[in-house]
Amino acid sequence: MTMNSGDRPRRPTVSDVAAEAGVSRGTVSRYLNGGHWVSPEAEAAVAAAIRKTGYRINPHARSLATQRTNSVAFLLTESFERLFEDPNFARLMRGTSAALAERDVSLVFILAGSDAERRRARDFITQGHVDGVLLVSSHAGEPGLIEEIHRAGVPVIACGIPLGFERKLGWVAADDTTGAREMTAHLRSLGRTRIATIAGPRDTSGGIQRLTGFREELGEAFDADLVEHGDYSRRSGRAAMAALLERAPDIDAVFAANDLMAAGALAELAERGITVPGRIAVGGFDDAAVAVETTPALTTMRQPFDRISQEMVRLLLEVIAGEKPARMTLPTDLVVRDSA
Amino acid sequence: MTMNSGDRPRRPTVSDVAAEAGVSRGTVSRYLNGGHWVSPEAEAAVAAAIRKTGYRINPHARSLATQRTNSVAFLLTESFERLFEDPNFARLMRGTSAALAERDVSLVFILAGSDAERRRARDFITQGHVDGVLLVSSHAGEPGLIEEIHRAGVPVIACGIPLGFERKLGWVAADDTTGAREMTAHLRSLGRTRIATIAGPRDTSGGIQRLTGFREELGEAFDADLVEHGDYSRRSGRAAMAALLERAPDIDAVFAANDLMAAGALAELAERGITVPGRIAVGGFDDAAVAVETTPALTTMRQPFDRISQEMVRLLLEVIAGEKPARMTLPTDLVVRDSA
DNA sequence: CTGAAAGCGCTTACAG
DNA sequence: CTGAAAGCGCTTACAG
Repeated sequence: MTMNSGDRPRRPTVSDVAAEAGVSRGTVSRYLNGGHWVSPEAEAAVAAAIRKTGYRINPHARSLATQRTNSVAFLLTESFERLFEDPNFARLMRGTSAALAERDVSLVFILAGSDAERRRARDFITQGHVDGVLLVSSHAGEPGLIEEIHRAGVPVIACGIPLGFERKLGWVAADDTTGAREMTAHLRSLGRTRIATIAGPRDTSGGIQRLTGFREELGEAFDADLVEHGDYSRRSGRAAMAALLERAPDIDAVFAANDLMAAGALAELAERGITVPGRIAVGGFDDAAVAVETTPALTTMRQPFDRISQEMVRLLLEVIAGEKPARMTLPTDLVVRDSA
Repeated sequence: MTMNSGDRPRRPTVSDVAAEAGVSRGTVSRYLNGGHWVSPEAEAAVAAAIRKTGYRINPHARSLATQRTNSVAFLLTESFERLFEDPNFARLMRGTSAALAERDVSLVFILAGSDAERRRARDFITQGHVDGVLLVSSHAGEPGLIEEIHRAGVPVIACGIPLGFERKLGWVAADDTTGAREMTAHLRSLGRTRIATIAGPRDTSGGIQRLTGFREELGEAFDADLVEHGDYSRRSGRAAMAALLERAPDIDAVFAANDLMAAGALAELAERGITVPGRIAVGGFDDAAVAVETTPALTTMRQPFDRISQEMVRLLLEVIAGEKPARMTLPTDLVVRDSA
C-alpha cells in the first residue's frame, strides 16, 4: 500500500485503476457506470484492478461531473419530541428508506423544528446536497421553507396535501375525506346518533379533510357543538374527550382524527368509568401500533403507509428524472376491532 | 434571470460572482472562506455580487477541492424499533445535532440495523461522504462494520466503550461502574440486604460494567442467583422481574441497568401487588423521561447525555483536524425520587 | 469498443 | 491584498 507523506494512505483514483488495468480512465468510468461499451477483456481487467487497488469512487467528484448527488432528503418539519411521539413518522421513514435502498439512492434525514434548523435545512437543500426532497410535515406551517426550496428548482414530493402548494408540488395523500366518511358511516351503522369528533389541527390537510368527511357524512345530523380540536397528540385527545363530555354528556360515539388522540380519549373514558363501546363507541384513524395496544382495541381507518412511502419515492425519482410532478390519492381501509 | 436551454435556471458560479464584482475567482473564494486577505472594497463588491447573482456555493466542488465534506455521520447500529423505543438515542441525536449545528457542520443520520443496511452504511462512509462518524450502538455487535470504517481511516468517536476497539477508537462514556456502585450503595443504605439486579446485555460495555459495579459494591453479599439479564427493553425488564421473584421471593431491592427495564419491573411489581419501595426498592439508570412518569417516580443514576453529546462532537472534530483520538469518562449522579 | 481531452465548480500555493 | 494557473477526481461527447 502506498503511503503519502502524511499518515493516511492516499486513496486510489480512476487513474490508478486505469494504469493497473492497462486501459484509459474513460474505460474505467464506463465500467463504473453500467459497463456499456466495454469489452469483456477490459471489463475483467478493470474489475481486477479495482479489487487490487481497493478503489472506491469519490462521490464528490462524480457529483460535480454529473450534477447529480444520488441522494434525497427526508425533510421533517417537526420537533424531536413530535418525531418520537408520533409513530407515523417512523413508519414513513422506514418505508421511504427501504424504497430508496432498493434503487441505491441514499437518504439524508433532516429535522427542521426550529427556525434555526429550518434555515440550515434550506441552505443544505438549496445548496445542492440532494437531488430532491420528500417533504413530511403535518402542518402547513412552513410556507417560507417550502417556497424557497421550490423556487430553487429542487424537486419535492410531499406526504399529504401541502396546503398552499397543492398545485405546485407533487404529493401522495391518503383519501382522508372518504376515510372519515366511512368511519362516520360505520359509527352510524352501529345505531349511534350523537356522534362527536376530535378533529386534527386546522392547519393540516388531514385535519381539515377528516373533519370535512365527518361533516359531509353526517349532513343534517352534524352538530358543531360536538367538534373539538386536538393536535394529534395523545394528551390533546384526552383533553378533548373531557371537554366534549362536559359539553355534551349524551354523546354515544366519537371519531378521533388519529389513533393517538383516540387512545387519549379511551384513557379519559376509562378513568370516568364510561364503557367502550357500550356507552360510547370510539373510532380512530391511521391504524398505528397503538391501535392494538389499547383496551379495548381500536377500530380505525388504516392508512397505507408502506404504499404511500413507495409512491412518494417513485414520484420523486420521476421528477428528478425530469418529468412533471404527479399527485396521488390512496384509499384507506376500515379495520373493525373492539372499540366500535 | 438567465435561463439555459432547459427549464431550470443555470446556477451562478464563482466565475459569475467574480465577473459581477470585477475581481478574480481567487478573491471570491478567499471571501467565501473567512475573508482573510481581501480588501474592504473587494469584500463589499463580492458581497454585493453574491446578493445580486443569488450565488450558492457548490458543496461538491468545494469538497473535491478541499478533500473535506464538512459533515459527519451519526451511525446507529440499531433497528427502527429500538430507535423509537429507547429514548436515549433521541437524546444523543438531539444533543450531537445541536453541538454540530453550532459549528456549522451537518449531520447525516444513518441507521444500520440489518446486514443490508450495514453494507450500505459502510459504503457510504468509506466512500468519503462524511469526514467522520459518531458511533452509537449499545451492542458490541458490529465488529465488521467498525473494523472497515476504522481501516478506511475515517475518524470515529464512539458513545460508550466500543468493545473490541477500546484502544483503537476514541470514545466518550459514562462511568458505569462507579454509577452502579453508587446505586447499589444507596440501596444498602436503605437497609436492604437481598438486592437483585436486572443487568443489561452481556455484549454491551454498559451492561457489563453496571453489573461489575453492582458485584463489586456488594462484595461478599453478592449472590449470583439474584442476577437476571434483560435487553434494555421495558418488556425484558418486566420478564426479568418476574423471573427474579419466582427464584427469590425474599428480595427487598432491585437495581435495573436502565430506566426502561426498571419501568417494566415496576409494572410487574404493581400487578403482583408488591409495594414499592415498601417491600421492594427499585433503582434505575439513565434518568430518562420515563423516570418521572412511573408510579412511584424512579430513583436513578443520571447519565449526562448533553455533556456526552458535546464531548463526542468535540473529540470527533479534533480527530478530523488531525489529532489522535482521546477517550473520556464522565461521572453520573444519583437522583433520589420515590422508588428507593 | 476505446482513448484523448474538455469540463464540472471550487481552492490554494505561488508570484507579484 | 490580488490574479493566473494548477489541481481535486470524476464523466462525457467526440473521433476513431
